[in-house]
Amino acid sequence: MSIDLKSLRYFVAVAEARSVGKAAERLRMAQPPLSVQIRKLEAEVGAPLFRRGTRGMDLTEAGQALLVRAGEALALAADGVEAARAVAAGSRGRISVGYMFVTARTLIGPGSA
Amino acid sequence: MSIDLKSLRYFVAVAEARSVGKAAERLRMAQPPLSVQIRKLEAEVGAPLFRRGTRGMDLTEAGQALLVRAGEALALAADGVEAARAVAAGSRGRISVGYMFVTARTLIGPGSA
DNA sequence: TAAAAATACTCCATAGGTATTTTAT
DNA sequence: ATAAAATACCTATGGAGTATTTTTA
Repeated sequence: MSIDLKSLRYFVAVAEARSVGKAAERLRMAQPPLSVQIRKLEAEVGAPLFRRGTRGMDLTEAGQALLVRAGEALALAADGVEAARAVAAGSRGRISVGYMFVTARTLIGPGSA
Repeated sequence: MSIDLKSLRYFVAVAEARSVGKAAERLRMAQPPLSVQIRKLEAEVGAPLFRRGTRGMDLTEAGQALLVRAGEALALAADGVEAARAVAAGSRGRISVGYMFVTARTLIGPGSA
């Protein structure tokens, strides 16, 4: 199957925690299933996203490339839901600002080259 | 649970086909499970995304708002994976162009206000 | 009444949990 | 030797299928 946002959330959590165990805690889940999902994502991408060591997980170049886009995709999905809610509630203006912020991150965010 | 890209793919398919049945065909799946997933998405958002009629499905305003961001999120996720692959393969330049294109759609795309 | 979507079930794939082993410093 | 990730195994949630009913134009 194709990629899904849950995988990306897991990936971002591990990248930020630099550790599967710590990320699992944050995500309120056990370490092994998280490890499995990260492995599956790497298999899907076809390249290692982390380097493993006794002190945790270290993003590879490929992982860094994915991290930027993963954050954007997550933000857009969340923003989409919020925009739909806002439109349904009848207030449209406030949402445009949120969306502009996402766009700004796309343009000036880290590693966006 | 939070939203995932599969839901968004289903949503975009139904929005484009203006019909659950037609979208199900395109997605190579049966009509009922797709109908269920769309219902779940609407429950998650908290508002109807479509208006139902005998001639199919019609996007509501809220649905239109979501559609734009859903497309962007899907594009970014796909781009992220491709970028990671490209970086792993050692060719980084070509991907920047693809990412710029996504950004352009964010800025000038339909309904982005 | 004739399209299409929604419901009711059944089944299976897979995500997640626990126990344990492997790896790397 | 030790801390962290990976593997093995089991369970259960929920996604997808078939048959059928409900809706609405």
